[in-house]
Amino acid sequence: MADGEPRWRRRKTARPGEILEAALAVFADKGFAAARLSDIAAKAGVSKAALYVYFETKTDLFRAVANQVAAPNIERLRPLVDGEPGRFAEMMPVILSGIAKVAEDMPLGGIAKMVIGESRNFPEIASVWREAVIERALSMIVQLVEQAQKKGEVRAGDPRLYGLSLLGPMIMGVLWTEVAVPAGGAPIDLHKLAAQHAGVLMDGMLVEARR
Amino acid sequence: MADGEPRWRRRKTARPGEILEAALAVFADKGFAAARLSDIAAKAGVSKAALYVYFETKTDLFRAVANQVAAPNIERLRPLVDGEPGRFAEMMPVILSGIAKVAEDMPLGGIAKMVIGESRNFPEIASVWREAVIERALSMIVQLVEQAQKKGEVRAGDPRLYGLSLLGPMIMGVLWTEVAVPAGGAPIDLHKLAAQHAGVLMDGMLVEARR
DNA sequence: CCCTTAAATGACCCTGGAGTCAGTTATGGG
DNA sequence: CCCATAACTGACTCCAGGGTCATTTAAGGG
Repeated sequence: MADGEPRWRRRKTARPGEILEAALAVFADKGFAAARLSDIAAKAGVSKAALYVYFETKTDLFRAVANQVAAPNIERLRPLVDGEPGRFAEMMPVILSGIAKVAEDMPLGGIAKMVIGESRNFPEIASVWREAVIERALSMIVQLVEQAQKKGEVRAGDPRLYGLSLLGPMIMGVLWTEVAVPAGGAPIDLHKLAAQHAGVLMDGMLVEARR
Repeated sequence: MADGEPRWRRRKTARPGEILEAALAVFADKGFAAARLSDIAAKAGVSKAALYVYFETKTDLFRAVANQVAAPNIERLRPLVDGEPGRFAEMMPVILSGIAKVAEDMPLGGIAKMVIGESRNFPEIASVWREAVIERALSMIVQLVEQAQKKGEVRAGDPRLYGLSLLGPMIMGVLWTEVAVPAGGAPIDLHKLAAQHAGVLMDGMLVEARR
């Protein structure tokens, strides 16, 4: 047969990344159990057996995906709080719209869905994500709030709960986009949400200040 | 053999409910694909084959669970907004702590996890939940906000996004309890969250009002 | 008090999909 | 240039678990 192209290439270094990328897409879409290794292989442009050159089992592959995607996620958040902190009221909108930005060019929703959905079946992964991403992001916020409280900018109150007040709507926005929109829900603009929510956090929803 | 007790009883009316209850527990725990029909049967105190007396397939059973649990959920929310609405500032804390209450005696977290995790594999269920629960709850809030805006109590802004600002932290609290706490996270008190978040929504986080 | 009905079961079938392996062929180092 | 290595494949095994069915037996109606 005229072999214009070889049947396949040996690409020891590029392969794992491609497989991980494909696996992330499929796992985020279907969840662990419903994901088929053959789908992942196909999407990575490789045979199913090739997956086993780089990963021991399906479980291993899932772990690798969840872990490798955790690292850059947290790094994306750091610049938002680094540098000498200015006034809290000025940082909040930046942080919130920063989250909206991250969600734009990263399948945050799919990842969240995956981690949430499989948290019971893979407790270790839930742990890693809690420690490596959520807890760290939350503690950044907490730290910021505490500083601001010391400087007398922010009112008294549990900083951790303030953290939830801050992050909750953004996370809900991401989940909404992932879950509700494909099910026929009206899309929402994460940036608008970030902007308006920042306003709420600073001044509340009421027209007349009550204090 | 000495038959002190019959090997089983015929309980046409009680069975379906028991099966649904068991199925809810297992599905909420494991997700659809990872749930074993034999586990559900065991938990319901029945043989696997008996499930097929009442439900056609595993998928049918899942659908039945998701649908049947949707109805009471929404009904729990209605009283919170019914009755002539008072001042918005007084209703918010009631609504938020009402949500905390619902989460207490209903496995809201597990259900949310289940619906979120399987949203892609069962688009119809995601639709049902969006329409029957989320959208309705959200529209109650939206309606409340709009009324309050008309009365001049609440500032201008997209009522839908205000809804996310309201609900987001509570949902995140529920998910935190479901996902992060079993993974070693510090538990949070949903009622305290509700109370403090209500404060944020009304007066903002800042010490000095800025307007 | 049966006797008919159908609720419930245990033992089975069978497919989809995870995992294996002997063989094929790209490719870099000698 | 070519050979040893190992990346890669296709065709396989194997079993967990969804689904079926002949049979058993609880129990309500005549």
